[in-house]
Formats: sequence, C-alpha cells, structure tokens
Amino acid sequence: MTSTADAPRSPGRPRSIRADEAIIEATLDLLAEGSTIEALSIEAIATRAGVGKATIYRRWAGKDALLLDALRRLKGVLAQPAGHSVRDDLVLLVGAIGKNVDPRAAKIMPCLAPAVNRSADQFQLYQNIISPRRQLMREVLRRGIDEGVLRADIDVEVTMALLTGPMLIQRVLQWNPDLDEQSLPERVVDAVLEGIQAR
Amino acid sequence: MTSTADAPRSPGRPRSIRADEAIIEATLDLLAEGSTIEALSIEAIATRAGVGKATIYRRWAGKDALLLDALRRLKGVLAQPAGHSVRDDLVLLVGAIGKNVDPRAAKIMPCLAPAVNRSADQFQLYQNIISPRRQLMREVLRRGIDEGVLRADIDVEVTMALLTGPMLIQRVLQWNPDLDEQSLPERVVDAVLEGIQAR
DNA sequence: GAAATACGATACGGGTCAGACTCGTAACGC
DNA sequence: GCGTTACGAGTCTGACCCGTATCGTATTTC
Repeated sequence: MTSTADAPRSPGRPRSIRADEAIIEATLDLLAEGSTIEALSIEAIATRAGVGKATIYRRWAGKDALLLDALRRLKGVLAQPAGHSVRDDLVLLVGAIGKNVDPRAAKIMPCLAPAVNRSADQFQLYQNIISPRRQLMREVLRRGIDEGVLRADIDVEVTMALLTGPMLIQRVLQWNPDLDEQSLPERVVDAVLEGIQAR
Repeated sequence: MTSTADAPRSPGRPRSIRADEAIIEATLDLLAEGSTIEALSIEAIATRAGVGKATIYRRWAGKDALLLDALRRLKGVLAQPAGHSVRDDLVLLVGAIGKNVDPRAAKIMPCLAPAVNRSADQFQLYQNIISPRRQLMREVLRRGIDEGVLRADIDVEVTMALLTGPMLIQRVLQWNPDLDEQSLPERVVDAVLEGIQAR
C-alpha cells in the first residue's frame, strides 16, 4: 500500500509501522523457509509476525495483495557496472543474476515460476523486477557495439537471453549439478563473446 | 509402482489396469488445467478419474508417490537429430526444449521449479528427465568438434547451458515478452556459433 | 476526558481435505 | 460355489484454513 502521508491526519490511534514491517518480514521468512505461495496462510503469517489476523486484513484485501507488496520489497538493488571493460561489466551483471542482497530472494524466486504463468498480476510483478536489469544489460551491450568491441549486427535481445538463461536455469533449477556456479558467469560471457564455431 | 509381473499370481480380483491409467491421466489433466501440485487433492483426482479414493490409496502411499509416478509418464520422446549438419541438429534440439509430445507437459513444467529445490526425489526425477536430453546435445557438440565444425577448446558443458538456458527461461518463465519464440531456436544457435565479439 | 481508531487475542460458521473405514458388487483361482 | 481381493461410492473424524466479529486494551486528536 502506498503510504499517502499527505492524509488530513485521521483521529484515533495510528496504524503501527512495526506491525507493517513484521507482517512483511514474516511473509518473506515463511516463503524463504520453504513454504510455497499457496501453502502460505494468513494465520501462519499472523502468528509468525506476532500479530492478530485482523491487523493483516485491515491492511490488505487478501493473500494476493499482501504477497504482491511483500515481493516488491524483495527487489534488491541493481548491480552497478563499472563502465570500463564491456566484458567485465557483463561478467558482473551475469554474476548478479539470482543473487540479490536479500538471501531469502534466492529461495523465493523458484516459487514464482508457476505463478507467472497463472496470474497476470504476478507476471507483471515479475517483469517489473527483471526489466530494469534487462535494461542495464542492454545498455552495456549497446555500449559495446558503439565502442566497436561487439559486432554491430548482433541481435541485442537474443544476446541478453543468451547471457541470462544459463545463469538462471542453473541458479533456479540446478539444471546441471556438475556445473560450477562460481566460475559460470565468466565462462558464459567468454563463450558468448567468442562463439564456438571453428574459424 | 513397478509392476512386478513375476508375482506368484495372488488370488482374488486383480487390480484394474484401466483404473491405474485413469488415475494417472486424471492427475496429469488436472495439473495441465492449472492446478498446482499442492492444490491437487486425492479427492479431486479420484472424482476426475471416476474412481474411489481407496483405489488410489491401495496403489500409492500418498500424493507425493502418485505424483512421482504420474510425472514419470510425462517424459515424452527424445528428439532425434538427423546427423547431417551440426547446426541443424542443434536447432532441432534447442527447439525441442520444453516442447514434449504431450502438450500437458508444457503447462506442468513450471510447477516443478519450486519442487526441485525442496525434495530430493523431485530433483532426481527432474534430472532423470533432462539428463538424456543433455546427453543428446553433448553428443552433437562432440561430433561437431570431431568434424572440425566446432572449436576443440570449447567447454561443452557450458555450451549446453548456453543453448538450453535462453529457450528454457523463455518457454517456462516468459522471460522477455518481446522475444519471438518461434524463431528463437535458430537465432540462439547462430548467436552461440558465431559469438558476438567483433573480429 | 471523550471520541475514534488501532492493537492482540480469540471465537465463529463455512469450507476443503487427508486417511481410514464401510457398504454392496464384481472378478478372479480353486 | 467359495474364499479372496478389487471395485466405486460413500461416511466419518480430525486437521487446517478463510474472513468476520467481538472482546478488553492502547494510543491518538480534539
């Protein structure tokens, strides 16, 4: 909920900011501990937050609205490319995929996969989180083209998918258990840069 | 459950094979229609299959065991690379990602993402499904190296992730709504082959 | 201090589901 | 035909949950 602070100051006891925080935190904690989105109950959140159920229903219309708000808090911060070497910037961005400041994010992300295909709201939320990250990578690629480091005829959108996909399936799905996640960003970037074709 | 057909033929009415089939089919149908794994109830499966609940409990210990069996049926068939052009074979394999013969598979796959990180059984199941596909791609890449079409110093495992990742995040997560899924396999393969570096 | 609103706690009716159970019936070997 | 087992359908108990309402109490404005 957007806290419209310019309200004409209603009478009565104001809503507790601590309760707000506790509810959001409890929601994220429970998700990070392994609960799936739909197994999550308002009652469990209330108990975990040390809050009455009414306090939650006073703020949100239901679980969906609460979740939307909670997940918004999880965005984390964008990685900031240094701007010197295109390759190093790409390694930084690729390495940042699925690695948010909030360690709970990594646990929660896979839960969104089913939701994304089911609810337009969740899909929009997901896009809102990742589209600035895509934009960041897009800018680095464009810069690379301008500087002549990258070919001018590449498909920037496909290239972004090429850089993001491997990292995402590895971090979210553990696609290939034998793949070393630590060195993966560098190896992905270099492979994409050089191509695999003999020449 | 593995049908141990060498049993000494127990007395009484044998279990109905049609019931077996109906239960599995009902499970997959319900999942494909949008039910999530945990929203799926034995009661709903029984009703859909036209079967008593006891008939299900007689065969499986619970929902998890049933699901494991049901998902096993979903494997689909492996794409068969023609073996002529390495590029064409890769396009075929990449295009086959997330496209099983059973159209229900595409709807069900995203549901596995959360499960994979939660249950060792589900993780193993998932790996059992995808590892033969990885192997197929690995062989094509090795062939490419042998034929001299691909460089000998490439990292085969990383290359597989490079080819698979973009397709998977697009089909499962709709990662970038602006990306045309139809032409993606070709564009991914070509981009990986050629690299993006100016030279 | 009075009115207003919030708080945590708890109770409520209504709902879904798991699993074990009971029917009467059906299919098998002997 | 008889014992055995499976069948579909249904019942029952005990959980768990939703969303609302109602406690007594706390915090704010006027």
